[in-house]
Amino acid sequence: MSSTSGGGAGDTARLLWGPHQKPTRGPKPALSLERIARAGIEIADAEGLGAVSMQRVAGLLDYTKMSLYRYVPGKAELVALMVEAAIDEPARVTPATPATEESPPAWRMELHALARQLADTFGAHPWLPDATVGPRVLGPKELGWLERVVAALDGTGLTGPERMDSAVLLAGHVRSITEQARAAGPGRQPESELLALLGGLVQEHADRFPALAAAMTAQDGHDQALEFGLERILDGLAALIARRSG
Amino acid sequence: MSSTSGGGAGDTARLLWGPHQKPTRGPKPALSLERIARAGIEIADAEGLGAVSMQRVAGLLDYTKMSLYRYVPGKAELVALMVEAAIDEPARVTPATPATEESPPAWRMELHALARQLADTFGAHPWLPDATVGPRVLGPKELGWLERVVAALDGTGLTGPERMDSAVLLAGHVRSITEQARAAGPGRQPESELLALLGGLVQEHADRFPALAAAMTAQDGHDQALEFGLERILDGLAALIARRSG
DNA sequence: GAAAACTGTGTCTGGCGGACACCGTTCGTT
DNA sequence: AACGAACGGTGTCCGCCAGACACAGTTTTC
Repeated sequence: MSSTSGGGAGDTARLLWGPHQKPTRGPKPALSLERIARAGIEIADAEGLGAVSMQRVAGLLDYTKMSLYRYVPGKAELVALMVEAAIDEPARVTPATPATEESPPAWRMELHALARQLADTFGAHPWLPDATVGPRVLGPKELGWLERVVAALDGTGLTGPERMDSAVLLAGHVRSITEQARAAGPGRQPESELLALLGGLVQEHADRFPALAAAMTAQDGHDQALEFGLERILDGLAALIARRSG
Repeated sequence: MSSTSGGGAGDTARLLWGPHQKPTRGPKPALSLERIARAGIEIADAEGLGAVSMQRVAGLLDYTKMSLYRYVPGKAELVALMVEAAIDEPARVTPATPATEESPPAWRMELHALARQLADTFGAHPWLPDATVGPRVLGPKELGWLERVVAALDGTGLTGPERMDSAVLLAGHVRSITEQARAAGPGRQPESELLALLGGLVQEHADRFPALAAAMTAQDGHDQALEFGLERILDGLAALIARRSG
């Protein structure tokens, strides 16, 4: 949305998906995509994505700004690398749990675990929501998460597009919730203060928002938005699956 | 995430919620918050949020950049005003439709309509997802949408927090979907190209993403992600409501 | 009339992403 | 062994950005 030059989607894809063939001539590169991405993540974790600039990243590595451009076409690609590096490879969860009559079906447990895992990742890197706005090229690890969700829905009777949509639904919810619940950033008020401010506004204009005012009085730090939405989504999927198979 | 000064959440709240008491002395202001916000929206609609700068907005109004600071403490507040101005006041939908045995219950029809309306708004202003990242102060119109959702869930047996969580779940889904589906921006490849690129990557690494590869072959432009997720969420809510009342 | 309050402007600073020319290093080739 | 091409790192430059600050002009109130 900003740069007129730099790299397009193709460049980003090449960077994220390798194969990184190394030239033989010339001096050995002192840096690496891995180190650069890690430096960026370190800054973003500490001060938010807004604090990540070529200068800062280069400075953290004790190099000059322009040297980074030997590795990365532009800032957008650097952020893409950071995102990919910040997402841990999803570990296999509950490989073969026999579904008794009491425990939920396997697909549900798997999806639940995958959603929690994604939420953990987003929680560990609060800038991830900022960095993943808009349509963009997904990296191998991001696609790996998607793969596991789609695979978990194998044998449920859902069509291919439906499984994809389910994954998107799940990821969107996790993203949306962790984005709202992220801790206070640098120079930001903590979330509680914001919440109090909003609550005050609602009470002040209770005539315009009667339902909201009523709903917020009963609020005592439930903090269950992630689980609530997750269970609703899984219930909805279960309903569809039941309709399909029966 | 960027500015060290400017206005905090309190300033933003004051700007969004009035009361805008006007001083009597001095020259009449030539501009207004309304005009400034509209100018910003015009630029953002045409070229994306990244093209919105104080210079551009002021230039569009034939004023200098610094004059805007007489009205707005900083850019963050300007964006907040843009968001608030871009969200149309939700019109009352289906005020009293008697729920027959065939048509869904009133709350479901209302939530469905509210979600569609939100999706329309996001579709009309593709930069809204960018502008609404992170915890922030909601404006009256945003809160109005929330109010309608919570009000629609009156009498369903859901608790206050649960109704709030439902609204957040709904809004998050709409946001997530329209963000991915937004049309090509300036200098961006159209979405289809991105999709083709991703599809190519998946096929190329089909060994690592077997389920994805299988799911994507059956893909024939379904474009139903919004409706799919919406129905799943509503089904999930229906299940919870049924459990509560029965 | 005079002072106070307010609006709009010009100038300046620090930081940003990025283009480009340049240097020294290193290796494949002859 | 020598050379030239390829390559990594750097310094300098540009345009743009958000914002601070002092100042001039205008309007109201006392």
